[in-house]
Amino acid sequence: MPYEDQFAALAHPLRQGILDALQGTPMTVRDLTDRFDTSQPVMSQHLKVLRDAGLVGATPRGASRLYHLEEAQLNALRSFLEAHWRNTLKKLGEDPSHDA
Amino acid sequence: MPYEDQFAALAHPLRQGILDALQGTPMTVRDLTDRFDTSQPVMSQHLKVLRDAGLVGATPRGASRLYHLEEAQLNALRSFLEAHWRNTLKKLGEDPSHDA
DNA sequence: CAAATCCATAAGGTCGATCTAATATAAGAA
DNA sequence: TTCTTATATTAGATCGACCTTATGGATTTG
Repeated sequence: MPYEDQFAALAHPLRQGILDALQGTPMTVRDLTDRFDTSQPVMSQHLKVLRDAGLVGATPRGASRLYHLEEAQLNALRSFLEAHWRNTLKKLGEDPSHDA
Repeated sequence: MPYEDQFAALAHPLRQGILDALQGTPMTVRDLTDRFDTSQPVMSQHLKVLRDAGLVGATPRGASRLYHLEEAQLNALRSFLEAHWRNTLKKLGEDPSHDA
């Protein structure tokens, strides 16, 4: 089933928050750990989930790693949902052009 | 965090399949059980998850219950993702008007 | 080099999701 | 009413997600 890992990755409030925090602003693990007031191992574990889902990437910067969003994957997931639910609403006799 | 239950509901292949199967075609628990070759209790349990997330609804029809998609909730979730990621991609300097 | 910093990962425990098997409830059918 | 069908729900077991603690590897600094 498509995008199962991506949905699972989104199904956790901290991981949603991480994705929000990375909008337009790559951050290190320490930055994120401080911002969300959690432990460093927990942050690394959640970042691994997001990495395995392809939603974020990391770039070494000195002794740190700069985490950033993976636009391609996020956009692919968005497109999938868009097409999927547009089709759904069409079959239900709705007009998907007006947002609810 | 918004839509956490909805994302969790989508993070299971059977539940994704149920939503697909209900597109334009309300079905009974037995219909769905036969189609996905699973047990009836498992199907009812997953339908409960989808009901609690507001993604499906049920209408009594004789001794059965006809399950159907909840367009409003699906559309609300789609709109949330659309707005959220449109903002994300904008901050990343992308043009979200072209689908990937 | 040694020490400190940054991050990943492993081990251990807890809790919740999921499945199976059994039972309860409700609605037709005879 | 009695029997069958359809669905929900419970109890029990298993498995995986998640958190804490501790440790390992890599990089920078002194």
